[in-house]
Formats: sequence, structure tokens, C-alpha cells
Amino acid sequence: MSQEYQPQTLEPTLQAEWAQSNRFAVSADDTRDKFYCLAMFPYPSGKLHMGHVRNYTIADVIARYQRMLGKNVLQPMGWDAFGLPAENAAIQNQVPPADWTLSNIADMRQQLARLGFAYDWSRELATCNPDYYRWEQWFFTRLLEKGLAYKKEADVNWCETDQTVLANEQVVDGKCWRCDTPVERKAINQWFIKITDYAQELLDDLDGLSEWPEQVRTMQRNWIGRSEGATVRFPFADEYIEVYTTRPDTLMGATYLALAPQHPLVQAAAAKNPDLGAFCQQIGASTVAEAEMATMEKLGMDTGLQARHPLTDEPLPIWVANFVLMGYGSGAVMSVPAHDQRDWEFASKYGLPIVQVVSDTPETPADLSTGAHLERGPLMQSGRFDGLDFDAAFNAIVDELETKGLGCRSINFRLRDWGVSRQRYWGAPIPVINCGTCGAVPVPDDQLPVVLPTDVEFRGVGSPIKDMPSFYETHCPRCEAPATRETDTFDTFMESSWYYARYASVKNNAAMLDQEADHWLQVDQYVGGIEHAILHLLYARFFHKLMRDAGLVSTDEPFKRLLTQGMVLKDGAKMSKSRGNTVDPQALIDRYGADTVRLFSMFAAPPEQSLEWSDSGVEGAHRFIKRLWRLVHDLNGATEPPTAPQWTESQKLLRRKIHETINKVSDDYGRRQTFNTAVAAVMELCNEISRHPTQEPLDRAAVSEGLHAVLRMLWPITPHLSESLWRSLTGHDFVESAWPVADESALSRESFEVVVQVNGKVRGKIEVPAAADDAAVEALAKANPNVQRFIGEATVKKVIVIPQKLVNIVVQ
RNA sequence: GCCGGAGUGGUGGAAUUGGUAGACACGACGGAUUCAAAAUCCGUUGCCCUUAAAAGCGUGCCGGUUCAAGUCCGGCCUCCGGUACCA
Repeated sequence: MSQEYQPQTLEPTLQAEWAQSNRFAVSADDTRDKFYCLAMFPYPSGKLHMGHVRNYTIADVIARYQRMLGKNVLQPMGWDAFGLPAENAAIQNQVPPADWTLSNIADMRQQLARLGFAYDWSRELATCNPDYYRWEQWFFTRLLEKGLAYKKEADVNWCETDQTVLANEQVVDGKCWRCDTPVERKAINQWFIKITDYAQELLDDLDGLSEWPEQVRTMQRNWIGRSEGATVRFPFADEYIEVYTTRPDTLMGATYLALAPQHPLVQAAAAKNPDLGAFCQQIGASTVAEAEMATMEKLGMDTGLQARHPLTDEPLPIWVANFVLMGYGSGAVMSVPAHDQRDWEFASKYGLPIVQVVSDTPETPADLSTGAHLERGPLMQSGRFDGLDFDAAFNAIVDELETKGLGCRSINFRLRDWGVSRQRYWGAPIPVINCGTCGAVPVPDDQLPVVLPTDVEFRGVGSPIKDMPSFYETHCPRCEAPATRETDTFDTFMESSWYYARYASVKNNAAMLDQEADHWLQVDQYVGGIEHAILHLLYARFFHKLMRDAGLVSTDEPFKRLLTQGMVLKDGAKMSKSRGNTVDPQALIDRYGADTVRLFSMFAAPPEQSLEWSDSGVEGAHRFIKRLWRLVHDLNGATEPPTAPQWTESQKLLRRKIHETINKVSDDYGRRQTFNTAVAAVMELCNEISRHPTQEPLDRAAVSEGLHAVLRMLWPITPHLSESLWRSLTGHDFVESAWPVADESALSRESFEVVVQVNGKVRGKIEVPAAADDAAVEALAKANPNVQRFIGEATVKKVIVIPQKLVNIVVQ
């Protein structure tokens, strides 16, 4: 066997062995614990980037660690294959999206294989395959039947020049990214799924996700945004304008109402008032992105209409405002400028009255000259409600509204229903047929899948199937009259909301899921980018509950444990083609081998933090591998220890280090998931091993014991290296299901180093016998010469002893 | 704007439950080896004063709690992620 480390021959040879023996293909096996380890599947954008390498290495390390613990580990891989970039490539390069996507998948599959990931490739799936999306279409028709899917008007970004809908990222400074036309907001009819029906459960079940990062649960809680408040009806003519408020206690301070420009009342008024009409047109011309809505200049205009206050019957002016959206809530808000910052700014700008009704005490009004008073407090200037605190005022005012039939307590969620229609080509067709007589009719099961034509040509920027009668001309499944097929496609979040379950039943062409799904679910470990903390993870949780209620799975949540990995940066910025700061993983694999790339990406930073790219860091990882390679090959003739070995002091020290490292690395892999510190601990151990003499048989036995442990502990990260070195060291194949266990007898210590502080500053270090009690430790600490120097003539006030660690002597 | 996160040597990072700040690695410097270089090996390396020992300072900024704060609390600053049609 060659003494030289040659990953370019070693790694592909082992990879071929693994593939040939189907080493990582698994099936349900009730005799062992199962472990389902999943990384978020990639969008096949072309080439693997470092973010992918990091994501899939983290998951692979966890999967391989679990295999070493003896579990039956499922780790599948697939492709989130629908999406916008394929259409852009099609328009730019005249390549059909399907061809572009499939060719990217082929390239990326090869790159993943070269990294040696332990995937069960027999379960591979691509969401653009009709065998996959047919079940999504089928499931959507079930939702339609249950009334969980419905159609309504919703705003999109519209480019008049290109006659197309734009994604938020295609709007640059309020203009179309292709032709610079100012983007308009346009309401179109679209499909929605009632995620709001599940808002409470999605919120409640976050409490049970104890193995999710707290920050992700907090973000989802805030996104769902449950609030308790009141619905208030303001009389207007012989109708009502309904608003929701979390602060009914401030009702007596409401001085005007603000309505969305698309509100029917505003539209009616605009029809008679050209200025108002023009204004509504003007403020309607902006994007639908929330960040932009929240930061844009707040604009409004008096409609000239007046509503009446529900309790005082006073007239209240009705304004139209650009920050009120028709799609959310009722399209109207009550404005209390004294106690809401946005209302305060709007009222100040347009000279609307500001009436304070809450203060710290009724006698001391707050200063409203620089902003609203947001804190809760007793009421003032509120007639019979004066002096009541928040809860009492809330109840008294809502009770009175209820008596008058002008309001009620209500719970509101920030979460909005999930709009799943996309006016794009490269997605799963929405399985609906629009009939002039029967309306929107779901495509019957025996006509599924509705296959997306892949032989298409992009003449403009719009979806080609919208100009393809052969696709959309059809007959109504109910009345058989000529009808039109829906040409919108699904949001790609639909595909990524259930793929984790399909992996379990991927070969079943007769059902969406079968009992295999229940065997493997939940996903025990899910790994993916923090950028998916809300949307993808919330939609997938929701979809899982929909599937549960359809009897397809029996668990309540899809992902038991979640690891959100940070981004890969270079020069402090996210690696991206547009910044031109990408590092091609393939070039690194060619130069150093997969194990070096895997080792570096695990060592450079803890998985949840962003990772700063470093070329010299890769060199360092490679150097460590070469050192370990030599260390193993230089140990000629490893010796087994005798039955009752008499270890020398230095052998005992090495063995203690070996077994302490085993405990630390086990904890780092299993509980902490900090693979960087696991690698550091193994490096430390290797440094000690390399310093240890190897002349005596018992020395070689201790060194060999250490190297065995090292190769096992590194297998999850550098599997090719470990398996190859294991063969040279032992002459046998690597035993996969043998995670090392620490030998308790090797861990014992006779003494500990203890730090001595005087007034919190380190003044000395003492060696203390393990059995010493606090008094003995204190005496030893005080006897230290440097410590004595700092105590001097002062009086000892207090001594704190932290056993086996620290003594702090407090003097005055 | 709102929600979430981060900020520690020249660099990536470590310090797990409030208990030695800087593990491990990179880089730099010095040395060995070499005709020479690469590779490899050994040593030094937070700042400051210093021959040395010892001391002083130090975890984005300001303040607080504590015997003890990178860690907890209050107030800022900067950067990053998300913000519902990028995935």
C-alpha cells in the first residue's frame, strides 16, 4: 500500500465500493431504532456552491454518527426542481426550462456523489416529475372538496410593458428589472389555502418543538401574530365600516378612519371626485413587498365622507391612505393618533386632531409633541371610562359596544392565507378547469396528472402555456361543455412542503403516501438554512397537519429536531454570482479531495453561525489529514495491551486524554452539534499522540488505542480517510456501527489544578488532591506565596470555593 | 419600519449551567533540515511596560447587578437573515 495520501484515487475507489454494495440504501426494519436525517433539498441552479457543501456535510455527519450508534438511518436526496431561475435561463439562452433543469440535476448529482455523502439514491425524486406533482394536484383537489382552498382577488406586481406579473425580487427601485417600467399593483383572482384555519394549532404546537432553535420558534410565533382585541363597527350612512383593534381602550381617542384606496366606499367616492380618483391611482402604483410598504412615505387624502363614532356618535372624517391594504383585514383602520406612532405621524402631517385618552395618571398628560404615548395606563378624556386601567377599560368599552351591537371581542392573527397561484410556466399546473356553467371544477382523479408541456418556446417573458390552446382548451368534467384549463401553476413552496414524506413512499405510483411514510416520520433531524426559518418551515408544518387530517400520516409535526445552518461568506459578504466572490467546491475537491473540503467546512465555524471562507484554512485542514495519515502509517506493528497492563504515568495521561476526548466528541456530535469543537478536540488528541513515544510495546498499545478512537470519531466527517486508514491499521474493514465508548477507569484523576483569585483576579494556581474538602482547598490557596502577597495585611471577608475549579478570596 | 440573530487577538474561532478570556487552527516571526527551494519538524505569538519575575489593560459602545460578567439586566451603535411571488 502506498504511503502517500492520494485522495483522488482513494476517494472514488471507496465511493464505487459503497455504491456497488448499496451501503446506504435502507428499508424499514423494526428490529432497530430508525433515524431519519434530512437536509433541505437543493434548487438545481447549475453547480454546487459552498452553501450546499456545508448544508449536506452537516447532515451527512449527523447521519453517519447515528449509523455508528447502530441506528437504521434514512438519508435521501432530491431536487426542488420548479422555479423562476429556469424560466430566466430559458428566456436568456433559448433553452427549455425542463432541459436546463434536468441537465443541472445530472451535474449536481455527480458533484454530490464525489463528496461521498451517505445517501439512499434509490429514493431520489425531482419535483418537476409528473410522478411527484400528480399527488400534489390530487391533494389540492381534496382540499378544494373540503373547502380548504378557495379563490379571491389579491394584488400582484404588474409590468404593463412586458404584460407580466413580477416577483418581488424582479422589482428594482419600484421598476421592472427588464424594462424599467414603473411597477403597478394589480388585483387578480388567485387560489388560496386556508392556513389561517390552522393558525392556533400552528402556534400551540411550537411549544412542543423543544428540539428546534428558540429563535425559529419565536420568529414563527411573531409571524403568526395572535392578538386579542375587538372588532368595532363605525356607522356610516345606513351601513357600517368594520375595523379591528388591539386597543379598544383608546376608542374615545379615535379621530378619523383610514381606508385602503381599493375599499368600495373609497372607489364610490372617487367615481364622483376626480382628484380623489387620481390620488388613489397614484398611491396604488407601488410594489406589494412589506418592507417597502412599511418604509415608504405615508400618504393620504380626505375623502370628504364621514362615519360616526360608535359610542359618542360624533362625526369622524374618512381618509384614504396608502399604508392600508385591502387584502388584509377589512381594508380599514381606526386611527388614534395620540397612542399609535403611525397614526400620530399621519395626523401631524395632515393636521388631524390628536386627542389623548391614556396617560400614566389621569392628572399628568403625556407630552405628545414628539410622538405618540404608547404605554398602557388609566383613561382620561373618555367620559364615564375615565380612570379605568387597560383591562377594565378594554372590558367596559367592548361590553358597551356589544350592547349596542357595534362591536365584539375578537382574536386576530397576523398570518394571512397562503396564496398558491403563480402566473408562471415552470411549476405544477393547478388542477382546475374553469367552466362557464359549473365554475371552477377540480380535475377528476382519473385525469391526473395535469402534465405541464415541456416542449415549449419562450417567445416573450410570459408563460408559454397561457398561449397554448392545446394545453388549456378542454371540456368541463361535470357538464362536458367546452371549458378552459387553469394556466396558473403552484407556488414552489407547495412541492417543498411534503417532499420529506414522499421519500418514504417514493416508489409507490398508486398513492401519495403509504405506511412507509408513517414508519420513517417524523424526520428526526432536519438541516437547512436559517433563511427558511419562517416560510418553508411554516408551510411544511401546515401541510403536514393537512396530510394528517386527510389520514395520510399520523404525526402532528414533520420535523422533530431542527438545525439551522448559517451562510457561507467571503470577505464578509454572502457568496454569490453577482458579487463575484464564489469559490467552486469542485476545484477544491480536485485539488485536496472531498475529505479536506468536508473537514474544513465542519471545522471553520459552528454550524449555526455564518462561515467565513478561508483558502489557508483549507490548507490547514489538508495538512492535518496528511499528518494523521503519516501518524497511522508510521506506527508499524500496533501492539494489543496484555490482560492486566501496568501503565506508566505518561501512558495513563495519554489514555485519560483519549477517553476524555471520546466523551467530549460524543457530546459535541450528539447533544451540542458543534462539530468545530469536536474536530478541535480530535486535533488536540492527535497532537498528544504524535508526541508520545512508540518504542515500548505498551506505548504502542496506548498510541494504537488512541488512533483507533480518532479514526472512528472522524468517520462521520472524513469517511474515506477513516476507512482507508482503518484498513492499514487493523487489516480489517471499518466497523461502522461501533461508536467508541469511554473507559471509566482511564478517566480517574488523583488531583486537580485550582485557580486562586483575590478579589476576583487570578493570583495563583495550586494542585489540589481530588479528595480534599473545601477547608483543605482554602488552606492550600492561602498558603500560595503570590496569593499571600495580595492578601497582605487586609482582612479576609469571605472565601468562595468552587470544588476542583476555583477559589476566590475576598479581602478588604 | 417590524421580527430574529451576531459583534471576542493580525484572521477563523474556543470558553457547554455566572467561575482561569483567547482552546484548536490560520497567518506572522525565529530556528532545524536542504547546495537551494518546496514539503516537513521545533519554538514564539492579545495589547502594554519589562533583561526577567511580577503588575496594568482587554470580549462593539454607555451604565447596572454580583465575591466573580464574553455570559445576566437596562439603554445605544454597526452588520447579517426574514418580511408572504428568490429558494
